[in-house]
Amino acid sequence: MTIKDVARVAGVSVASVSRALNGNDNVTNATRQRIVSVAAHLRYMPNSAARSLITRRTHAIGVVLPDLHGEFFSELIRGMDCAARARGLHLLVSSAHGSQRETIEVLRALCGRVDGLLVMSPDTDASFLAEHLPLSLPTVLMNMRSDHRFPSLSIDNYGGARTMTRHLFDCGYRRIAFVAGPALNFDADERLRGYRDALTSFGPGMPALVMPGDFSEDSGYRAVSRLQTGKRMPDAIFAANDMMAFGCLSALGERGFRVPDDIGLAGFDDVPIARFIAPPLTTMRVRIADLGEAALERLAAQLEAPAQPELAQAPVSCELVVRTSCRQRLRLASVAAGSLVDAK
Amino acid sequence: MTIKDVARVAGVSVASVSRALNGNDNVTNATRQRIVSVAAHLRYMPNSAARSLITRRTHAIGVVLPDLHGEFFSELIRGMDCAARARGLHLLVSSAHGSQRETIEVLRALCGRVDGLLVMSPDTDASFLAEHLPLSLPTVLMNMRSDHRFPSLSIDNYGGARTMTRHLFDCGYRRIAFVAGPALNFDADERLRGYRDALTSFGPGMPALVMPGDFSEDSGYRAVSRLQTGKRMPDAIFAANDMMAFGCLSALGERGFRVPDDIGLAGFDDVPIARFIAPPLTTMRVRIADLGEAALERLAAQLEAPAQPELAQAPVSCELVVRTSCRQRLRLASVAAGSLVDAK
DNA sequence: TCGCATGATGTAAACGTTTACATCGCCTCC
DNA sequence: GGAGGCGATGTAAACGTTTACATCATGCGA
Repeated sequence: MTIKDVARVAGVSVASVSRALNGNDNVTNATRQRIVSVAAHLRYMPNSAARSLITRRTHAIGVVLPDLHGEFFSELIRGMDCAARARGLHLLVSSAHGSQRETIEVLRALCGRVDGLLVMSPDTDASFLAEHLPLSLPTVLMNMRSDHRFPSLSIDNYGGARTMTRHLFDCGYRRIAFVAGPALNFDADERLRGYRDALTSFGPGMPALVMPGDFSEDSGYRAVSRLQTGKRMPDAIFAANDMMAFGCLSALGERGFRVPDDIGLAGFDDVPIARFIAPPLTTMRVRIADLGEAALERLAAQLEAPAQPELAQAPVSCELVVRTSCRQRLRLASVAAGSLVDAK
Repeated sequence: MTIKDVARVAGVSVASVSRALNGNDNVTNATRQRIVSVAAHLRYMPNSAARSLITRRTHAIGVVLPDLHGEFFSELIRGMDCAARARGLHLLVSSAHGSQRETIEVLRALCGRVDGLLVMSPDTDASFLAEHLPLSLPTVLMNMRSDHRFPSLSIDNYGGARTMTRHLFDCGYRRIAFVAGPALNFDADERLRGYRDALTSFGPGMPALVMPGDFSEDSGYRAVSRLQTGKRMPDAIFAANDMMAFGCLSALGERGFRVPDDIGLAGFDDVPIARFIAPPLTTMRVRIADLGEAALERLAAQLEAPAQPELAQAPVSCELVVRTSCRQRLRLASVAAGSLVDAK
């Protein structure tokens, strides 16, 4: 079962077996074939611990994610898995349920067994990672505040929110409310920033109506209540994610507002449900699998060539998905503003 | 960075460091404290490859799943991850995109680096696994045809389908069609078997109307077309999964059938969308996270005590989720037939 | 006071690879 | 024909742990 057994049966030294099986060095073709066939016959599998010990490579990538719910993470892991397999890497997946203590624990446990780390923890600052990680361990951050220590990849939350706000503007809405995500959450912050900037750029004088929210359906519901207590309702609501948009929709329905006739509604993420609700939700589609793939590729590149060129990577772009929860856009000339995908 | 450095700085031998840090043997309290503090100060992390090499334990579990899509796999991994962390185990996740060649490749790659394997590959027979796996590697199957070689855990597809069919019967439906899943798929087979058996048990004389399908939305749509060419439409359709039920719903709507007034509709899985469609879908909720957790615990038990008591485990039960895509049940006495969950 | 048990600590072998270096035989070129 | 080089193969060290065994000090009973 070990390399020695193969060597003995094949009548060669362990070094030759190692060379033959790794295809690295020069071994006579005859010898190689004999060794390969003996190994196959014996069902020999190299012990990866021994190999890692000497080569200092595990060919494993640690993946640290926040709580694993919904389709989002399937997609992320799928993207990573594809890219990983293509490079002969393996994924060591762990979730950190929010708490910092647990995150540290996960990080420590992963530390010794992986060649690199892919970390997503949108509620956490990156600097605290640096303290609990050997700096020698290549790490790529996903959807986290960029940091001078680690390369970072993100969804283009900013650009997406900007595009969506522009789209609402182009549809003729002039009083666009924004339901924000949780404070200190990177994705949420970026989306809010995109909304604000778009307002400044495209609709000078338009008021910024920002309602607090926390990405939950319920908080979307409450945002509408709060909006209604104001003196004047907006003519469109842009929720920082789809779940909150669903909450808004319920609340609007209960209060007798028709979407999109009385008020426009848009979300962010394009969760699968978005196209099934009535009316189907206009939203930003996020290519999660692409993010996972890109992050893994960035990490793999760093593993092969430890030079660290640019820390901030180009964000993974979103696509505007126009459905019927907003009015038709008025001026078709503005289609060029964002990439457009037909609603299925 | 190695145990030797710790030993040198602490002024003891490597053996003492090992003992102190593992808490195993007897070390003076003073010595232990000195070692622990030195290790912390040096940020020492034991090299897990070296440790695995000698202890012959990797503390990693290989997880082989079919193509990773949708919420299903997030849930499965979540369940496993929780159970794994509780036991100090790690998850090495790989997907096998259907093809057997690829599955073998994944299996071989995982082989040397894990203590055990969790395999889900509902389209494959288990016997082919046995050929490509060292039989010494503890393996637990999920949702696969049980096999005398490996323990196996499943969703209670059979019981769930039986309960659903019974429910439809209790609602007064007497001509219940079943849209089947892909041939040779274990889940699909079991659901079909449950449907058939329920018909025999509860509604003797009721015709079994089985339409082919493949778990895709589209195949559900086609099933309705095909049903309509028959001489008489059923009064209820039970689709073997929710996606096909959605397809049925579209087709029925286009053809002017009202659900549930003209025809009842039920699905299986309770995917998140199920409660958002109109009308909300009556379906069987499947506790995927529980399946993952149970499978991991079964495997962990086997790792700790290599004796293999029972191969077939109790299936993970489903819950009937009654929404409005079926008529109200006629006889309330039959509520006891299955566990009931209120539709949210 | 000596022998012995006991408990803390050190020593070194073992785990299964990879790989630098040594060796050996063969071919070629002078 | 011999020297030198080269290519195939073998030898052994190294990777960083764990752990069986040896050693050593200490305290206790005779």
